[in-house]
Amino acid sequence: MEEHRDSERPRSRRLPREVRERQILDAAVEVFAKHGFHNASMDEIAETASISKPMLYAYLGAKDELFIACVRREAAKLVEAIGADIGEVATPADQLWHRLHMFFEYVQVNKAGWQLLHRQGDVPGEPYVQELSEWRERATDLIAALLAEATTQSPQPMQSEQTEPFAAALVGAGEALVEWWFQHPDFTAEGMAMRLMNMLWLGFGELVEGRSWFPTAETPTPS
Amino acid sequence: MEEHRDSERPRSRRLPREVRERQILDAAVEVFAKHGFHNASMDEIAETASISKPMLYAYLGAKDELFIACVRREAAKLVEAIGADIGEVATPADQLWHRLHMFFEYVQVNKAGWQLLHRQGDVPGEPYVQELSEWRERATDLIAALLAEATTQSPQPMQSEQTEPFAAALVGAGEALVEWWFQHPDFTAEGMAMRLMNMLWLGFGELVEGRSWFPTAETPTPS
Amino acid sequence: MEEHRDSERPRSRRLPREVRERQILDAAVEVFAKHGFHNASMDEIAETASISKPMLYAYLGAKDELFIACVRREAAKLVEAIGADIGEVATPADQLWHRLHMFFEYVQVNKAGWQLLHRQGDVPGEPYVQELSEWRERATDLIAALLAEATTQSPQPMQSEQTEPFAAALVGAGEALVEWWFQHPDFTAEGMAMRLMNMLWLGFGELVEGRSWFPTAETPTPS
Amino acid sequence: MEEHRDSERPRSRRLPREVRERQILDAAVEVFAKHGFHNASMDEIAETASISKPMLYAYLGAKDELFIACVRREAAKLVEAIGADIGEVATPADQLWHRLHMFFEYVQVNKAGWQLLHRQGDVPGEPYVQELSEWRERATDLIAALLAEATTQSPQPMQSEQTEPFAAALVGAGEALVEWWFQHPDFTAEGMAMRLMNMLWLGFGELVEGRSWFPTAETPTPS
DNA sequence: TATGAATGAGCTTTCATTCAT
DNA sequence: GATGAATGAAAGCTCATTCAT
Repeated sequence: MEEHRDSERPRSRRLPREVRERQILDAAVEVFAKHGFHNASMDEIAETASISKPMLYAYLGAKDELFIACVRREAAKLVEAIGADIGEVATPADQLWHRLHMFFEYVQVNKAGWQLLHRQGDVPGEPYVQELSEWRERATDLIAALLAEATTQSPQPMQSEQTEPFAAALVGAGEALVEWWFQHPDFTAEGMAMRLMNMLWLGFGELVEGRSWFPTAETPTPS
Repeated sequence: MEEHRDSERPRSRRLPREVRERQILDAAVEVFAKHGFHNASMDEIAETASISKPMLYAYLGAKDELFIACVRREAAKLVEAIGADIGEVATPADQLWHRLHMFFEYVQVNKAGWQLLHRQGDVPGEPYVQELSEWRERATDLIAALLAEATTQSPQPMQSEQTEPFAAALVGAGEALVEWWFQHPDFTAEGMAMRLMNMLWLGFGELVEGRSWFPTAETPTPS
Repeated sequence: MEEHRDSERPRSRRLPREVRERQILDAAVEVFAKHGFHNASMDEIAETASISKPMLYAYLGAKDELFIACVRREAAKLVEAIGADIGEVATPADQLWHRLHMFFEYVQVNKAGWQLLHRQGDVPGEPYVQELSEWRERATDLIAALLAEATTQSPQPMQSEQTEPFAAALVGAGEALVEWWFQHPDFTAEGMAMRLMNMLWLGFGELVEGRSWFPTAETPTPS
Repeated sequence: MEEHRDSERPRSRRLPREVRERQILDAAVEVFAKHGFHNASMDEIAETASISKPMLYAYLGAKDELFIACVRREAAKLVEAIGADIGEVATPADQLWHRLHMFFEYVQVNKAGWQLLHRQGDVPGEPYVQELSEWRERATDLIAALLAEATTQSPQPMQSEQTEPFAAALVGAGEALVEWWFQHPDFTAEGMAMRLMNMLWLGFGELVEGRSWFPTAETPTPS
């Protein structure tokens, strides 16, 4: 309640290292997400974290490293969210559906983190590109594996050379769809996942015919 | 450092405004594409354009404006490429196929321009955000219209609220696929377009069954 | 006359590169000599040079490089001063005497430059140590060569292993004597050189006896 | 980083003040000698002393004061070493010889302390300048007195105005010779002292003739 | 007493931008 | 029209120093 008045902000001094670190990361994620890597200033991050700049540097290093730490944390969250163990699930399609659903739910809850991961420029030379491309890669692999599994029973099982670009495209589609979602926030995470699943599984050819895809079971809540 | 080469840099003075402007834009696109908006320096652009900085500013204004001019030009090229008149085409699917094909061909020929459009950070506050989102919007609209048209004959015609997110996702998928392409450059533009068309039209459900989509006619070359 | 009033200092803008560079070096030498490398601030140097900091960096690079440039220039002056061609001189002793004389005269005229070279801390790790040790080395070599020449006629000619430490010690003695001189400025350069030459050539054993060394000819003025 | 070793760093708490102070000074001398006043950080000193920074400040004050304390201690050691009572010695020359010998032995044993005294930048404005110049002054006085004594029997006894600069030069020569010694560590302290004594007492004029100076007695070990 | 945690203040460096010629 | 030369303004980073426990 008093935190808002700058003059008397107690700044809760003397926090244990771990707490401060999380506090700083939270602030950094927020600021980086809002302004992007380049326009974010260490000053603003320090201020947002209610900490002085020397502490900022002492805890998480220079701007590059701080940003990378943010990406790493948020990427871990994301990958964990979509890769969570969901137990026995009937079909690969259902697997995929669940994971898409979990993805959109993750985004809904972790908006800042998502923007951090999604909205940075992707230019070689940036110190963080490596780290940024890694989460996409991991997400892609995860999906590619699912797709591969889905075709094992098929007459013509797909090789990774086929599933990989498909997975990459799906990731791209998901990212784009999230952006669209942000501008049409009335939809639920489930609705968005359904949309994407339909495109993906049925294809437009079938959608045109009025068919739709439906899950065969309820989405389990990841423990 | 370069003082020695002064003699061989004619700098072709006194060019007509139009030529100079194109010269500058070419250089700017190249540099912006290579380093991204933030890491690109006006110095490097001026040098690449073989022009002095004051001229750079005189012709195309400040960094923001210059970047926007670049985006505008490249976006126009792109939209023109995928929106080109392709005459009478049998089906909406073929229409889409043609346009995808033209898209990948555009990217192949216009790599720098494409990277300029695709690789910038997408953070509110950046002066160019508006301009950047516009080309995506135009591409999306174009595709959404196609999709809508494809369903007019269907029992349940789609409204824009349905086609639009689909189109947005498709654009995202296309962008991601291009990135994948850059890392697997052995494929042809046609091959990539085919890939995307298959995902899009058949969906994974059918692909799994071993079915594929094929165009019903040759791709016309846009004049 | 008006230079003193900061407000209306014209700052003589638009100087050709060469002039500016000298202007900057002059200022830098002055400031570095006054405060030492570490306590000198780029701000003060810029201000002393009547130039903005960006120009300072554009012309002579970062602080390290600037300092090294100063050292290099002043060291060159010094070495040139004591190594100048002095034509045919009767004996090695006279040679040495002339050079000592020229050394003290150099210091007198180039006080700031001398302090720059002499007063910096000599700690490994400093970026400039290399450069600083070089001038001492060159001076030492020059003197060692002289000493060696002086003994060629002697029954036991000296090897560099003997002349070198002697020369090093002489350089150290000279430096220390200059410091003493600064605190007793009434003496002339010639007087100081005479002092040093006496110590060096006669040694204390003879001085005690009341003997003195005298040059056999006038000091020529180096062209 | 070091958190893991906490168990094995006893830090011997609750030491008597005197012991702690010596512990700190030892560390400080080491660090200051290695990096110089400016590049030495209080952090490193505290760490080297196995003490926390607040304690560091509590015991020996701010960086300036700490450095001065170091200089004072090491200067005292040095002056004591070269000024030690050596009983009845035949001649002033022998006196000097003994003291030079003791000086080089001191340096050999006290390398860090010596570097602390010798290698700092000598710029007015540094807080420690006063203290640094003092030891030189004391050493100079000590030597000047010796020289004066040596000439009391001479036909023309020297006044301090003559011996003082000579002594200053000798100190400078000694310092320079020590640096040379560090780069040629094969020589003994006695050998170095001999070298310097020869230069000093005989002078180059006589050395050229192949003469050398020798002590008339063994160096006594200062108690 | 002893310290982990904290900061004010300052430094170097680098842009985008514009005079003055 | 064209440019070498110039700068305001701000960013990242680090240090000596001190609370609060």
